[in-house]
Amino acid sequence: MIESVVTHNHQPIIYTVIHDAHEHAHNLTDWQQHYDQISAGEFYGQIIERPFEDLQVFKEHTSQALSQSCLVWPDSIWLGISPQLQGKQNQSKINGLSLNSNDIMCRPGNIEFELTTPDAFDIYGLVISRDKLLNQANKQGVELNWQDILHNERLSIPDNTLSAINFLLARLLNHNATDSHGTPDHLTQDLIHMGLLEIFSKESPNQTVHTSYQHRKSIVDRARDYLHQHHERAITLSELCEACHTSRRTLQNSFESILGLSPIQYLRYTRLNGVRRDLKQAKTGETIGDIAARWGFWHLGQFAKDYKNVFGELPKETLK
Amino acid sequence: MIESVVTHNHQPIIYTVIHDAHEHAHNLTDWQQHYDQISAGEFYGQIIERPFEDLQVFKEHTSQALSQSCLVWPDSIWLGISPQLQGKQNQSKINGLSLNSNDIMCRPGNIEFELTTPDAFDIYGLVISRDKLLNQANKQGVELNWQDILHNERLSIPDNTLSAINFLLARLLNHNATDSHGTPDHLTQDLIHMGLLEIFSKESPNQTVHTSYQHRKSIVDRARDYLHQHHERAITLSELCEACHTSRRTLQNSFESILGLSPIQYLRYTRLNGVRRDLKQAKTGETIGDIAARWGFWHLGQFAKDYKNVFGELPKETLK
DNA sequence: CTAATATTTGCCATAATTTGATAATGTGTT
DNA sequence: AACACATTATCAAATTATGGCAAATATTAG
Repeated sequence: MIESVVTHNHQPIIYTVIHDAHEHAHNLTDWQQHYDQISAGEFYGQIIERPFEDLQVFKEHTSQALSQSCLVWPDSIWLGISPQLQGKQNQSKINGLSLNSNDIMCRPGNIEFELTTPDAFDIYGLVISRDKLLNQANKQGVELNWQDILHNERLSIPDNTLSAINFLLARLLNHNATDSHGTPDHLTQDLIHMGLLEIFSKESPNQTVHTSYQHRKSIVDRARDYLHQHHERAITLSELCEACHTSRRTLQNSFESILGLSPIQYLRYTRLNGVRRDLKQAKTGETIGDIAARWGFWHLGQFAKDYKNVFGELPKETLK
Repeated sequence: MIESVVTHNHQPIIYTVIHDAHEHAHNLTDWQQHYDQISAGEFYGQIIERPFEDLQVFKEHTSQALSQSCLVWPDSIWLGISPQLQGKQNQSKINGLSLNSNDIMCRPGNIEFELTTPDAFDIYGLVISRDKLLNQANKQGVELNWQDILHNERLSIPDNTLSAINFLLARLLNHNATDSHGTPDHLTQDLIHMGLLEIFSKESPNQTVHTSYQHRKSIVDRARDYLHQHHERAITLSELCEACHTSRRTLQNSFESILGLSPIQYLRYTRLNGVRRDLKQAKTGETIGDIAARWGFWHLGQFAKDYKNVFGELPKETLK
């Protein structure tokens, strides 16, 4: 991991690079995050972050598909803007809802939400305190629609607004774009505030929800609860169906539409990630076999093979 | 209200008759109940109850359809046996699940459950402490299937077992059946214990659950929450649909299959029952108009007409 | 109380979803 | 590497949800 803090005459830029999804999840200042890697290949993650007063701006790159659980600090609003949704639409989901190419994501602080992101994913993030945002809105005479913001995770933004915002953020956060670093902080902040207000005044909530969403979401939630409670045991699909009072086929449809994975894939990835977490902080004396068994892996040969396939290294290498 | 306690040389028999569903709900010793009357006509209710040590046996008659919310004391098991389900099957529901003619109802203590009962309904009730039941089962070498008992509200019982139990209970609880009153208590209790064990050894859970049940139940639950939170305001059907993220027709189907009432019927009955409750315990100075308005009734003429139609008396008569 | 208006319900055709059987594929085990 | 077993894909049939419309019912105004 390389971590460099470039200090100019103003706020620092924090730059982190990391090769593990779990560690990467902790590198965003003041966020509580939990990442599970759900595609095969060595992970590479990078964050460029600029903290201001009451305002956080960052760019995040993640090389592998992830299932993220995120929580921002209270009394704030987060916006997530992915510059390359066009190509990868329908692969990113927030709370199980697919994004259209012109959608940005929006969630208030202190409420957990889930993100499913594909491999080779880039996203800009903006977090601002609610009070600050309200102040700015008042000052500029912009009316904010809190109902939209609080109840819709996806906001559709017109093309030109979106590209303007993307340009602004790119200028601010590209590591090589030194030109922006000469700008005084207060001017940069003003620019961002204007951008935010522009977004909120042009936004219209994306309410395209399939009728099946509610039902499928509730099935997946129940299934995940159940799997979580029994993570040390081998759960069969039929058992899970009974626990969720549903049929195999519906369980599968639900998982695929909400998480983009089949139930068993989800189960396997969750467990492999669990093992990896435990391996990273294993006490001396704990064996790989112990830890693997805690997560329901009984056949170490097969396990090691799968583990290496996903994380690019063998369990014993993780254990150091 | 007539209440007579007939004392013999052993346990008393408690006999209550009442003309109001809400009061009736409180007359079962040690139960927490909340009844809403959901059919039109003057209410008449009757309970015959025999309390024993660790065991309660009763018969209940209710003249009007009811939506009941029930809670038995902790560490107990309740059985509900309706002798006339044959004719009225599909009209009685427990937690929104319809009963077949050979089903009895079963719920553990300390867990709230809901009953929908038709007009002119009779039911026998048996409550026994868990420990007592386990003791008896051990003593008789009967194995109890706790999973069935805890997770299934409906147990199917063979015809002959059912009639035997019905006969036993009728003998015990028919007001005129004086012959049983000569039997010493401990013998009666033994008979009941044997009956219970017979039931639990012959029982097979009724797991006929329509696939739509889960979904519809959750819609109805959400809808009721919403209605409960806004009981003082007039809620329109479309508003409720939005709140529940569902369509008009689906909301209606859900209510009809879970509660046996349309959403608006449910709403009206709930409110009329609410007013009646408040009227019964109104402070001096409160007017009918005040109380009615609290429950969303703005047109007193219409309200009085509906109220009389359901409860058989005008609001002012209830107010005393 | 009655008439005018609005809401709700029942019914229907259509669309969407769920289901279960079977075939194909993948996984764990020896 | 090969077997047995479990999972996933495919498809047609069954179930369920939806929305329009007309009839029934309820609300409001006079």
